[in-house]
Amino acid sequence: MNELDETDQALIAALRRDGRASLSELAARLGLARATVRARMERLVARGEIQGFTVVTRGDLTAMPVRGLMMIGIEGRGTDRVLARLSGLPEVQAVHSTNGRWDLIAEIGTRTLEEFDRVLAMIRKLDGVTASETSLMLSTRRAGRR
Amino acid sequence: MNELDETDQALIAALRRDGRASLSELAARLGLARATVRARMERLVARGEIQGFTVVTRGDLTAMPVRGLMMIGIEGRGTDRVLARLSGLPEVQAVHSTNGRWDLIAEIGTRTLEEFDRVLAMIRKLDGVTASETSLMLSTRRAGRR
DNA sequence: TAAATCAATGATCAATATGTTCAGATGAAT
DNA sequence: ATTCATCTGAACATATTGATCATTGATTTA
Repeated sequence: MNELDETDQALIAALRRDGRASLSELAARLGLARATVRARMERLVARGEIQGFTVVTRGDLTAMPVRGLMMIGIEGRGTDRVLARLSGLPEVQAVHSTNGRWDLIAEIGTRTLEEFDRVLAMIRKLDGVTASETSLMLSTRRAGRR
Repeated sequence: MNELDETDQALIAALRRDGRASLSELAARLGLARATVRARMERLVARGEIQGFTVVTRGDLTAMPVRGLMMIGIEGRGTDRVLARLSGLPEVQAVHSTNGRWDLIAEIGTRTLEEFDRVLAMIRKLDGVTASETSLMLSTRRAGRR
């Protein structure tokens, strides 16, 4: 009842290739009426299948040449506060909460090593942070590589 | 001469939030003339700063509900071989090489915990892998959140 | 300093694309 | 056979685009 049928998949595939394609282009490419594409897209967005549209930049790889993972241990019930604090920092790309030895894992990206160091020092000084361990990422190979 | 100035960054940030925003919308949001936004975008695309536009689907987030980071220690000169092996696994989203206590960090995503476990066991048995430590990611908050 | 260079601006205008509505066609399910 | 949902193609008003241009302000160069 709310599965993605072939048309939806084709539409999403087309949007994956060009998320800014006009309704008319999409309609032509998929062999559908413009009104249909519009209705489909609206439905997909309304249902949450399509979460949004974004830009893919070269900078996604090179703007932040210094990247690292910081494992963070937190005392008591400070996790939420630290998490909120971290996710407010521009250098923090993402924060994962985790189980095991650590409580949070922060992905950090900066333009220079100095900046990276400053961010680390700052996080370590946050109230509630008791331990941390950081791994600098030297190179990365993604699954969907080319 | 080909750095991203503040305006470029603001433009890209706006496009990150809505990659389908019209030139007029963008111009209004950034307080620029439409012609300026158009020129900037064209330039960014031409220079390769903007690689393209895509759609973000729900599936991008939920297809791999079980995610984790596996820190991997490797003996001798086996790093390249292990890296090649890892990046061939469909469950491995990305592999980062690193310094410090570990040699590689693998991002793993699976559909079930059982599958996750199988992947971990398999990686640990790879020739050259001497130690590992895995953190299951329980939740993630990205920087570009809303 | 004066001249030259450059990007941004706001304004046009024609060409496209969009949002909206609708009546008919199609096909599946009851 | 009747419902129900969807797709369609058409129509229309409105919005957005692409293209161009003269003007302005800032920065560089001579």
